[in-house]
Amino acid sequence: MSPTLLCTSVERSVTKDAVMADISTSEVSVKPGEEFTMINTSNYRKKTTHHGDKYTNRMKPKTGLRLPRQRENRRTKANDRERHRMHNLNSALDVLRSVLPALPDDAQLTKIETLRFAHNYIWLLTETLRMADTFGQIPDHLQQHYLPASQGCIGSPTNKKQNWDESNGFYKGGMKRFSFCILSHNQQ
DNA sequence: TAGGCCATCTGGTCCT
DNA sequence: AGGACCAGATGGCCTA
Repeated sequence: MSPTLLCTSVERSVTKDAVMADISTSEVSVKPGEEFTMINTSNYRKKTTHHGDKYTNRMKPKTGLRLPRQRENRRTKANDRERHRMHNLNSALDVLRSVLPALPDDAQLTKIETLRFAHNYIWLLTETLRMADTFGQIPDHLQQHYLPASQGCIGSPTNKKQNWDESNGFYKGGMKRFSFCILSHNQQ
């Protein structure tokens, strides 16, 4: 496990209340046909905000053939369940995003980025606890990787992509409101 | 305009 | 039998 320097936020916008709210809304149910409302819409990509009925009935059967009525009903119900399932999955991802270090208001981690970032963030917290346990405090050699808030804040949603290390799931550079660095371990 | 990301549909498989 | 889960296909939106 060889630490490498990464970046994320310590200036987290997640308050204790927000965390509790996330816990209380972790079970989000969306009924089939019901308009889906994202949790934390401020954190959600703008392009998804107009997903009202954008995709509704967009997909046509691959063949022009009409399915038998009973099969069609089964398919419709299965589609509703699948939609509902995916909405719940997205809700869970939103909850996860909300407890991760904050991003610029108009940016949002993709699904894969969210999972990788969460992985590294958990690793950082674990490592921090371990260090504190071992040394009684976070050692200097670790603290030196924590940038002051005034540094490394060059980012924008555009920069976010440029700074993102796809293979490891971390930020290589600073971003707005991103004010400290995460140590990442090699995942292989 | 190409590529990335996403929502949705669909059929297959597994489980209850 | 029906629901959950999964992966492939499809097409729309957005950005570089």
